[in-house]
Amino acid sequence: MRIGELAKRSAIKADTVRYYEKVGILEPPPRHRNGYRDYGAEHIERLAFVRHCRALGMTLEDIRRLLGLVGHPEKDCGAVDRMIDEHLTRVRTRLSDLRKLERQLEALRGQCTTQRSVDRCGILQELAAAAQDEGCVCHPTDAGGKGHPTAE
Amino acid sequence: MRIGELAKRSAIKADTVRYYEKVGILEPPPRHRNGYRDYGAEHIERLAFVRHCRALGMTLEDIRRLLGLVGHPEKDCGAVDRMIDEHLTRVRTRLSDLRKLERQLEALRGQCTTQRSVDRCGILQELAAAAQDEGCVCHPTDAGGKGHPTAE
DNA sequence: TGAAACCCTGAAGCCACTCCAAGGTCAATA
DNA sequence: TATTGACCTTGGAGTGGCTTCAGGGTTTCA
Repeated sequence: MRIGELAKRSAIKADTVRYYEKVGILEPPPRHRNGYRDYGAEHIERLAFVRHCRALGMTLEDIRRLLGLVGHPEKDCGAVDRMIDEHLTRVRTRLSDLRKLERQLEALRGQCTTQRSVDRCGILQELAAAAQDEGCVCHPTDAGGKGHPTAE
Repeated sequence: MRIGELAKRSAIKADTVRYYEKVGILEPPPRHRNGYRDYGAEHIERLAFVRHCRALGMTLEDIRRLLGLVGHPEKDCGAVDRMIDEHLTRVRTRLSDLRKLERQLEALRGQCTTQRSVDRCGILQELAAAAQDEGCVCHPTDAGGKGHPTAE
């Protein structure tokens, strides 16, 4: 099967498939005489695995390690467990950061409910207040946060 | 004040300050005779504003727009409200995605509680099952999700 | 005088793609 | 047969928000 077909069946874009090959996530397939890549069922399986792990938010590095383990069935799976645990921890940290963020944005949004001119906009005033007052509603003390959370 | 001092006072790295200048977030300051940047209090204020907005998860593009509005106090602040609203929506979407993810990872983690060999690891089995079964615990139907969520 | 600490610029690296240009290949149609 | 259009190839650039680096200049202190 050619790359377009594979892309359709695996729901992964052809560009991304080529990218996965380049970075060592997917084995290079054999080629047709004309140079076109020729994929088989095993590539669909592998891509499903990768897609699945990506959907779980794992990095390609995580996935590379998992794929390495899959190739060595005699090893013990402690590393897999640890990876999932670490990942879960990251997800939970991110969740709590985002929840904080949501509350701060709600508070900020509450500052301005009616249409006003910019110089009397509660939101902008609140945002500008950060310049004078580091302890404002949207900018709690840095203690406890290792950096600036970002939304995406 | 030179860039190092500004960095200390604003809690934004010198590299990042130069980057902000390059991408038009921070006005280029005057220079000393030796070429060193010479910042004043207004730059600290501006950076506090930026830092604050970044902490709220806004993109630099959002911040550029906000800064543009700050310069035109006579305009109405509807655009500000909308920006915050949109941002809040994004944060909430991300939160719900992450909560789903957390549950899926917990389910996955539950598949393997004792040390086993890789070929009997419940987690890897579950992950590999995705190849056969798109409806598995960690890989719900695509309906409702616009793409692959990622953890960070 | 010399070392350390600071500053400058431009470019490359990070992640996980995504898109593009410029060209090759192939099947179907006029 | 010529051409259209869909597909494929490669390498390279772009995304965001920085961070790091190389290779140099300047200042400050001992």
